Amino acid sequence: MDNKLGKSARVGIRDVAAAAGVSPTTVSHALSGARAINPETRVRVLEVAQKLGYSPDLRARGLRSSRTFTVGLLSDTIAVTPYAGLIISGAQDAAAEHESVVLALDSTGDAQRELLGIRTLLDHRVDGLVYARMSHQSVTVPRELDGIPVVLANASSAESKYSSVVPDEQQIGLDATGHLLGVGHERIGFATVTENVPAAAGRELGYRTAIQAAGVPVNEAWVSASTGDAKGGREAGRAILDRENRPTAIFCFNDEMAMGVYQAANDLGLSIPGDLSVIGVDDLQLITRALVPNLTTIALPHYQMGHWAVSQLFAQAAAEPNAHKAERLHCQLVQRDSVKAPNG
Amino acid sequence: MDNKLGKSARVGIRDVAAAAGVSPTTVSHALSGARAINPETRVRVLEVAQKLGYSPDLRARGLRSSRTFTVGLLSDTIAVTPYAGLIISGAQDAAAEHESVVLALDSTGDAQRELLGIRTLLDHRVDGLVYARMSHQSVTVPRELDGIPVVLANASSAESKYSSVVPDEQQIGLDATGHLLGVGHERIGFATVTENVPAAAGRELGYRTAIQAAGVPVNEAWVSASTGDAKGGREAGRAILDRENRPTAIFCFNDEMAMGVYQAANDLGLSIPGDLSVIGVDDLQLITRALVPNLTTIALPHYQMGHWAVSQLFAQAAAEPNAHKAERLHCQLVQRDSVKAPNG
DNA sequence: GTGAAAGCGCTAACAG
DNA sequence: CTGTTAGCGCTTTCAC
Repeated sequence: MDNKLGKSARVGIRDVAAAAGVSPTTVSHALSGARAINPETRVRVLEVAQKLGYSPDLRARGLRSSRTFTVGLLSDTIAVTPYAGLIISGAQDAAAEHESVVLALDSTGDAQRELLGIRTLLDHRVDGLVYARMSHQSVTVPRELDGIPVVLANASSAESKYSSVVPDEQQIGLDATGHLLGVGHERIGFATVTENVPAAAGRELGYRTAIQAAGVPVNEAWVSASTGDAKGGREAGRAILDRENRPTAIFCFNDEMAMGVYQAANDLGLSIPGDLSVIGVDDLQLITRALVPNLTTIALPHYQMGHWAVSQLFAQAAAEPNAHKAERLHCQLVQRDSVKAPNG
Repeated sequence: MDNKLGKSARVGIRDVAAAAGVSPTTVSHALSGARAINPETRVRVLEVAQKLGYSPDLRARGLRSSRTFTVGLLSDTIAVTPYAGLIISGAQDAAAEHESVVLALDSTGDAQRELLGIRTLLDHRVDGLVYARMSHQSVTVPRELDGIPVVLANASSAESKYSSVVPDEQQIGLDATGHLLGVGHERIGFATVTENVPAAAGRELGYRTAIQAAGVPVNEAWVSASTGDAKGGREAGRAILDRENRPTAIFCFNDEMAMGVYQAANDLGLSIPGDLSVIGVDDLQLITRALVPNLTTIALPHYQMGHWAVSQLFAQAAAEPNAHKAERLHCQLVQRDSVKAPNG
């Protein structure tokens, strides 16, 4: 009524108070539920607020109650893969459950930029921060972050004071290999990466454990390492397949390498899954659904890690801040068409 | 010195003032440069601030000066493709140039969630908002956004009051086809999508224009539409290639379809680029560098669109707010190995 | 050139 | 159950 369109002064808590005939304090509490209010007044206040189009100013609220309803998310390379989006997506959803938002920043792997990002996030007084990596690795958290709650996502740290969430790498190796074993394969290769990262070590351990548990010895000629892309998959695939006594199935470190293995198999005239079963890791839709046959894979829980990390941030704020946890998330097998029982 | 480790009270502008022997006002102006200050005091204040580890509270600053140093970025489906990351990345960098950050939220294409996101962003009093789409489309901006500056990224609107930035779709078609023509192809196919989106219309127009300009008539049997994924590419590719009089090159709507065309060619025993040249659009590294041969493509300027959009937001704030622009960004050809001169 | 006072919009502390 | 007062940390009047 009294507000002009457009540039009119924003309606604040005192406008609502005046219109409802109560004090600003009452409005505040009616809105937040922080203290008991006469149900009738409460309803009236809410109606008035609604009618006036009141929307709270989160900065002002936070300035007083020393919260910003904002959590930071600092990652390397946001840009290249869909992973980043999923971690952020999970983080956003979890933040929303606590009426917060996430301020995502990426360092592009540059220490300089990372420091700048930290400063920015700190200046914005984020309530907590998720320190994330796009591929599972071990990190050391910058000291500048000491003042605020930090949770690690897709990363682990030697320092035990941080909660962290990572994929259960060993379980991936176990389940992938187990799935292959389960449909009848006994000669199973492993195309992995040369880098010494937790993901590679964990998956390989799972692979070896599963095979040995099945009473089949590991043939070292069937394990080959290269780069973690299609080219590497091609190389590793060729190294594994281009011999007399070749495996009937290959567990690949990731979907990109699996794509390379498809190409190597194609070059050798091997058909999938007829002559060779293939299983990947990641569940990159761009690849898994594009390959013919569609790739069976194990999905990495990026969304869940993002979600878990900020949930944990809030949980820690609520409980004792020292209750840090190291979570290993289960990874789901996604069956498609690249695995079947071996021939003959 | 006087600060305990950890939970100590944050050092504020008044602490700096006390330590430097000046008033808070002077500190404020020394830091912001908003008014002339004795150079010596200025230096002293800055040094003290540095020593004490002062960092400004952006909320408080914004509360007073009614800015938040925050811009919103509202998109559909942040999650599935690497595009989102690139748009956000560009937006972040542009925001950083104005000492701001971006609050990215995705609606998952759900109107309900979008409204919620808008409300959230508004409650956080973002200084402006980028309304983005992950694939180029025409949108109508929600009325709830009326109060604040809005710029469209990878989207256009019938309403002319919004600035917008999109890829130059026609130029893509022109350049892709022109490149093929340039190396000697005369029989050029087009694998496109069935959806009626600006991207499809623009690229097709560019394709037809280029071909006609070269004096070659378009053969309608060489234009085939399907879904915009590998499967669709396979279908369109087969439709175009499985005939006597087939083209020697195919321009694909995107890299995923190009991947499908590779598969169709492979099925028909056609080699790339020997028997068939292929060109895509998007420059999805996951695909372009994985395919053998590596895919020549036209890169979509997602990073640049994100950057342009928030730059424009700030530019509009500075100049007259009505200075809206509709920008069409040039898209760069990325030559790899899937195009060569036709045989014979 | 500098400072004192006021206040951004809200909630916490202290009344009643 | 409700209101008054103070103040979050800063920048902006207004004064000198």
